[in-house]
Amino acid sequence: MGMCAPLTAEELAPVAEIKANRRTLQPGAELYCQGEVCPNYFILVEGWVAARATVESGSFHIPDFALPGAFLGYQPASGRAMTHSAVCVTRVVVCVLPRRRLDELVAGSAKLASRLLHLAACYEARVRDHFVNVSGRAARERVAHLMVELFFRVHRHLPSVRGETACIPLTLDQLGQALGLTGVHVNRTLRVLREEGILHFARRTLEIVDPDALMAAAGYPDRVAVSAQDELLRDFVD
Amino acid sequence: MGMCAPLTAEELAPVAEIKANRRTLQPGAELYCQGEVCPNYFILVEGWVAARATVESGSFHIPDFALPGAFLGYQPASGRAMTHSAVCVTRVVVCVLPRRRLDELVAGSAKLASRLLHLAACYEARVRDHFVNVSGRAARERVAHLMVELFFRVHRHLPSVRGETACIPLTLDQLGQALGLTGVHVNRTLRVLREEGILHFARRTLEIVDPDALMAAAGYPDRVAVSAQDELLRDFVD
DNA sequence: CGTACCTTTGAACGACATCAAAAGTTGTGG
DNA sequence: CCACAACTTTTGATGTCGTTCAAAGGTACG
Repeated sequence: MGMCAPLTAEELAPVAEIKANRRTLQPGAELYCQGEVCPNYFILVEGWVAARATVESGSFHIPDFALPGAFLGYQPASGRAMTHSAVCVTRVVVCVLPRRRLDELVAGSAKLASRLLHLAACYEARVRDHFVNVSGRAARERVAHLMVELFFRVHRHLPSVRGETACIPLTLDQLGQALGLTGVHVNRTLRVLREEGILHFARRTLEIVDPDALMAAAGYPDRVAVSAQDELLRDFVD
Repeated sequence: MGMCAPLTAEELAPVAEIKANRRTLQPGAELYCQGEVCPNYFILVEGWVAARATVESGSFHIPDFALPGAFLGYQPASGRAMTHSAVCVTRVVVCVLPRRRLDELVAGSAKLASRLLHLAACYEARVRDHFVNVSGRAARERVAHLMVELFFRVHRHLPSVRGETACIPLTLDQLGQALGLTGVHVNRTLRVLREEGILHFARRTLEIVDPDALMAAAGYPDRVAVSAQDELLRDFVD
């Protein structure tokens, strides 16, 4: 999956060796917790995880979601407190990798280090994209943009057919925390998009009603922008 | 500097070898341009650079600034269009590294790859911090938070003495684009902070008037939060 | 000394937040 | 299979923070 996909069996062997057992967690559980040191990395095998930061005022914020295949827990310096929590959105299965041992492997393997470097670059690009989305677009465009991204990450292609659906197991509050909006306002905005005949989001299922209008609303005004985005979004898949 | 600091002379030799000549640019010039492929990486030697994303509505957004020492231009896949521009804020001197050749070096050197991985993780943490700041704090706190970060990146320590100054060569519009505010509102907010006796920003110079109040306004409510932040901000230095 | 850019301030507007309450949904145990 | 509790969604009314538009002062640089 994700992190391991492009590695050969030979390169993977040492990683497989240090891998501790799998772990299953319930929705709301935390893989690691903001402010605490975490001795492990994780590879997400099943379910969705939210990176959640708590601001001193008490409000939450979600800079990114992780889908199966994602590598979780990398930090600039080991032994330092995590700057955000990793919260399970659904039931989750992860594969646990002791930090010290993986760090050692990475330090000794250009292949492994390059792979992680690529992943880190992808995650940074994704966070930047979210940031620009939240900071530069109005609510309607913002919601549409995130929906397109999540659809892509679920299906690995852009919405193009009327009636396609994607399971997006997030509450309105979680969407709001990712979008810099309140859950209430996300709801109102989704209603607008529904009344415009663009999409339908209910019971954690996104239904695409008018793919072209959705892409336009998401900030991909023409075919050129759409195909450029298709290429770029490939890096956003976990 | 930055990227090269922790590498030994031996590790640096091949990098020094592929390094093309230095380049000097004027304020407003672009190292690379959103939507275009860039065949080079850059190490910033002198001056400030802004990463600038243009949204389809035409507005700008600055997810991050780069100070001397920064490594610029890394992308998930080479040969792909850049997702943002790198715009010179001041007069700038960079050292140019041909992408292909550095990629080759990185693929063959665990040391070099690990170093870039660490840098990528630092930049991602910084972008996340900016994101949370913009998305989770009100204008006053937001402005204070950025001022503390920039002060730290200039001086490598937190503001602690009344009257300390830092040169921050940004216009109100540029600050606004980094903060998700208009330049006009940044101005009003800085006035509030000035009238509260917290800081004074004029002619691109930040003067700290009340360090404790500033740290509190920036979202570091107590000594514990402050010292934790001091540690964390070390990763934000270029 | 003039021109271009940046900062500062005011007035009016609008997008989104907040507060509150009702209706729907999901899961659990009897 | 129903009843209940906890959570989520939906909608309305009201408020506010930040934007927009506009114009007047500063500042820097050729």
